[in-house]
Amino acid sequence: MSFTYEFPRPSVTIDAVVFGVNQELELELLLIKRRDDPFKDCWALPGGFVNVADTVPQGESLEAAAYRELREETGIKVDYLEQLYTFGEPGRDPRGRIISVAYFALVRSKDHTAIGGDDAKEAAWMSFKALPKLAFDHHKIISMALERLRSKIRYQPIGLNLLPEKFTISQLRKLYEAILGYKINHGNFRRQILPKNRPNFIKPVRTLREKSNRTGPPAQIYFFDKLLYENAVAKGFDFKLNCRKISQ
Amino acid sequence: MSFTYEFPRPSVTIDAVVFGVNQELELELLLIKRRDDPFKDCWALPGGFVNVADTVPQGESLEAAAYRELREETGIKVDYLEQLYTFGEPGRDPRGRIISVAYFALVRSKDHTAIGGDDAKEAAWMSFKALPKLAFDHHKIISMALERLRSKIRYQPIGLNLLPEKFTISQLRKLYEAILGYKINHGNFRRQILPKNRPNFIKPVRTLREKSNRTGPPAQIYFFDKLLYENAVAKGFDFKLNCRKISQ
DNA sequence: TGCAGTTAGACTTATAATGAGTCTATTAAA
DNA sequence: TTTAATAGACTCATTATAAGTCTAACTGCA
Repeated sequence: MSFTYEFPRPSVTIDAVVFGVNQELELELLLIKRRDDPFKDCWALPGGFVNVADTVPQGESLEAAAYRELREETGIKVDYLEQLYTFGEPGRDPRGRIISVAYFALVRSKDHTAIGGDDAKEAAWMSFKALPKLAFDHHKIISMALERLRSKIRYQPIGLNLLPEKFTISQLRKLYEAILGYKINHGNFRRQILPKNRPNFIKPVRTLREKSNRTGPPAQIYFFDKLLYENAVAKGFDFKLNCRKISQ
Repeated sequence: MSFTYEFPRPSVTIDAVVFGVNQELELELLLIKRRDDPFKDCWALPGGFVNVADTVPQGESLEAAAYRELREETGIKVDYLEQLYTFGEPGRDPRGRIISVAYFALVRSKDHTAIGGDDAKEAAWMSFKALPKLAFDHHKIISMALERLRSKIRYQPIGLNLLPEKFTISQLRKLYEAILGYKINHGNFRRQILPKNRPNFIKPVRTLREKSNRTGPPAQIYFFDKLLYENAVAKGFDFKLNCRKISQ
């Protein structure tokens, strides 16, 4: 079967930048090892071609393609993918003119086991601090995704979906530090995340304290009351977290 | 001539959302009237197909296509186009599966005369407050562009490129009000835009005051020292403007 | 000419937000 | 028992912000 057009057309692919947070609250990235050329055996972002057609229903949406490719190549299903940017420079793919729409997501890595499949010989969570060389322009895509992630955590409580259901403020802070890449003053962080003048959607678990396996007192355990947060947002509340790099 | 592929491919287009500011400091939008079906004679965003090829040099970049289409359909050349979002829902174009990468820009409308050409029967600056019905999903694209513009003017001094070279603080404020869609306390705006503790890249024109054709005292005239601003940015300065809606 | 209305620019005042710490109690490890 | 680490409650100084007042300078109108 073949498809003929009056004018040349590009292929359109998606790439998925899926950040993970492991149980040590370190940042990871979901990668696959390519089964085929080009860049055979090279690590790359999961992704692939968008299914399209010129007749109704015209194939799948870009977003649907992103979810599908992610599932096929890594076995992972995420709740939410956000469009990041579209990369379409001539020459970015040796196979021909390929335009790629990048999506990104953020999950707990332990909840999502990476299993290679389809065009992926392997799939794995890799430490963000020690990424291998990647195929195509994927390093560029990732650096743009990280930038976006860093700006997003300042005005959306996405960090809260990445911790275990019950967590301490120190854990939350460590997560922020891992994503932002710098240390935060712990008192100021606590003040911003647990303001005293308004109802807070980060609620203490009454009776529980941390099962302490480190120095220091046992910490209060909290949970994220998502419903309360969404109600507040509906009423015009907007989350903001302003913690800059510690100076010293 | 025809082009045959093993798998179906989408067409890729660009759309340009070009905001303009007129001499009354009102927001405008650059639109074209379509020469051909679908949506013949309907107003739409300027845009069109990206030229591609599978052999090197693989055609033009997405950005280049945006500049080219804008020039062909409206005669307008802009300095800077920023990628906004990629719209690829099946069904968004009756001609087939068409994926469109939207770009946006911001210019002084009087410096850019709109002249219809190519696929555009007409091209014109339209008041943003009274937009006509538009083709395809262009209303959706525009509302996303406006949202982006509103968030951008808070941390980038883009407003300053939109005024005449020499301007008063009131004019600058009126521009901000036009884009944000609400009134700003004039004293607070002045304090934020002309801070007293640091060198300022908005500099008074020593001898000049406004040639007053309205009530009130003649206002000091300023100019935007772009070089000084860029130096400050290079040294880590970041512009911020926090003026919320007046309460009263 | 004189008054009314408008506005730039300089202030003020109260409140809130932020950076950078201190201090204490509580724990694990040495 | 001592030492080092850390949660949590504070403090303090500084800066940022919202909202307004006051005055002088102008235009337009009577």
